[in-house]
Amino acid sequence: MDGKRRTDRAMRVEDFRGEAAEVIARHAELDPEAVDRMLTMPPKPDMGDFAFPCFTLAKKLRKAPPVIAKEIAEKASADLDLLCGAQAAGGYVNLSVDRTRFADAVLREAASAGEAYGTCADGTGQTIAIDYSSPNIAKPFHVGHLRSTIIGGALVRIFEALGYEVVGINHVGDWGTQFGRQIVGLKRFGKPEDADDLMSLNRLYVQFHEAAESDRELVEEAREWFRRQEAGDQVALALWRRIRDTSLDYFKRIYDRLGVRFDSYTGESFFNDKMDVVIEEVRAKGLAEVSDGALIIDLSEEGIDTPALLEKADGTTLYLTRDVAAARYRHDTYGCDRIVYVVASGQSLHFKQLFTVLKRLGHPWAKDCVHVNFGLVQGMSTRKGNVIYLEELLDEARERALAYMQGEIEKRLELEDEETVAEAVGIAAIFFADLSKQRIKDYRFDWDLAISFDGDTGPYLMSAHARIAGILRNCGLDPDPDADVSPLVEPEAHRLVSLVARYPGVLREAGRLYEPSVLANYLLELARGLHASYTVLRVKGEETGKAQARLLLFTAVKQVLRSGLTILGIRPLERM
RNA sequence: GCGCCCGUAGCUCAAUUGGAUAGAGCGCCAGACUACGGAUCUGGAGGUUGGGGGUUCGACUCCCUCCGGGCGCGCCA
Repeated sequence: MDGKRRTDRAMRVEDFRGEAAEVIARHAELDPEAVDRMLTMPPKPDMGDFAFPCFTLAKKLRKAPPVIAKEIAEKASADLDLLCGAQAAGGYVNLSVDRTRFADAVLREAASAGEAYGTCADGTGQTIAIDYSSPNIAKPFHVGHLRSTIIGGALVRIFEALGYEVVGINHVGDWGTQFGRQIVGLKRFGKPEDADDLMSLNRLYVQFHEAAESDRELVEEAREWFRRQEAGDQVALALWRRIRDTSLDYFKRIYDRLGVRFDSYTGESFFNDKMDVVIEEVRAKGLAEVSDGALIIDLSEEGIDTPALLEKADGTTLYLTRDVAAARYRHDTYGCDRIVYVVASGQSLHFKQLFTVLKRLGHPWAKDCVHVNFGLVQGMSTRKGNVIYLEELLDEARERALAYMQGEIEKRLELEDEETVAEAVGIAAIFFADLSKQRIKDYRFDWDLAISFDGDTGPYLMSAHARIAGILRNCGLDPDPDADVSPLVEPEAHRLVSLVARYPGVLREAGRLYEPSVLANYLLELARGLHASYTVLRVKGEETGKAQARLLLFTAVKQVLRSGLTILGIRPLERM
């Protein structure tokens, strides 16, 4: 066996799986790539690191799967290098890695990549535009917009980690009759300087709606203001611009608090002068027909019963028209290979129509438009009432985090800034409650479940990170990046090494499925693996070789937690 | 009425996309510490995966059907 040992070069983590696939392929007479696709993981770690199911071979070989597994396992056993065992178990061949060499490869790779561990270059040269958050301004930022912001922000960072150029777009709703209402509210009930303060604007907006209940004239007046806006009236536009700026400033402060950034705020108003082209083109290509006075495209051939409505009977355009213009603009401006829309499931039909219309218009990139949909959130209310605004929600999260920290935690740590920690914990609670579930599902938000430091929560993950930080800080050793890993013999250590090794694949999977929960659930597993091991794998007081090996492992775990939490939008603190 | 989506432990969610005995957390019960952060860990109880058919060596996963829930269905966005 010595002749084919790969000690002449550094082993890479993929080499272990590669060898598993090759060995099986050789003895099962299959293509290594096909075998690689079939490899899974055994249900329990002590059964091995890779599993090959023999069931599909049964028909071909006319033998029972357990017999085949036994034959392959026997032949493979004599033919291993990086792997150190092949056992048949039922219809499976289970393969185990040489744990020392595996730990060496994994931890060496994590150490040399540092903060970049887990990232890859899959997306090099490709651009993805992600449309997310996209609230209606001149209305308060309702929690309904929160989910898009949280999921979209996570997807931006996931795709950046995968090497893509990402353009974050906030398609703000900054045009529409709500501005007319806002202007009337301001004119009738407010002072001119109220236009510069969002709280005043909110108050006036509510006041408008209350008054409009009994006075229909107000509604007509609002329509008139919006008509003037659309007609290019300078007075109306100046008011609109002022209200818009006030709102956008406020939104940007909230985004700052949430840690999300946008590359573009080109919203609805931006496309006002870009929709005539769309209508003309649709007409010129003979795609459209007039129905009840409106311009529609029949999509029944594509199995969509509801036609796409592009122009109302009164000649004005619609949501869909604007999205067609926006998609073309984005494609032309950013040269993006993909446009991702992070919008609630309720708009599935709209996006089906949009993508089909783009296809009909002859855009080959229509097939690369994706609606990343998500379900409803229930129960996200504050103590003050049902209709909550995002800022109130964040404040309440911070208060609850602070109360939890002061009430439940017996051993207090000296923190320079408790408020900062509470703010980070509150946001972690809200973000993680959202990101740990498959996005398509509706879910019920529960303060007590989310804010707790025990269980599957954001704060729990933060505490795992802070705990490792504590170990590294207090162990009294300078980490040695070249430490020998052979003392890492415990099953707990191997479990952690395997988890660290999985991280790059987890990011890829999260990106492939547009599913941050893949990452969130993996991080929980990692944190649990850490907590289950840290009494066994002590660093302080151990002899140097063992201590350094464990330190190397913990450093890698900390890096992964840090990276993963940051991608989810949670701040990994050193102390909390 | 039609279309799309969701039903997994008391509760909140997983299950490597068709693989092994369906796993975690919360809650409940029983244990473990002078602790590199107990904000923890180790056990236990708890399941006809909404019901019924089908496909397959194998189904929580795919197909059909029924039940329950959510969302949507041309001049809002």
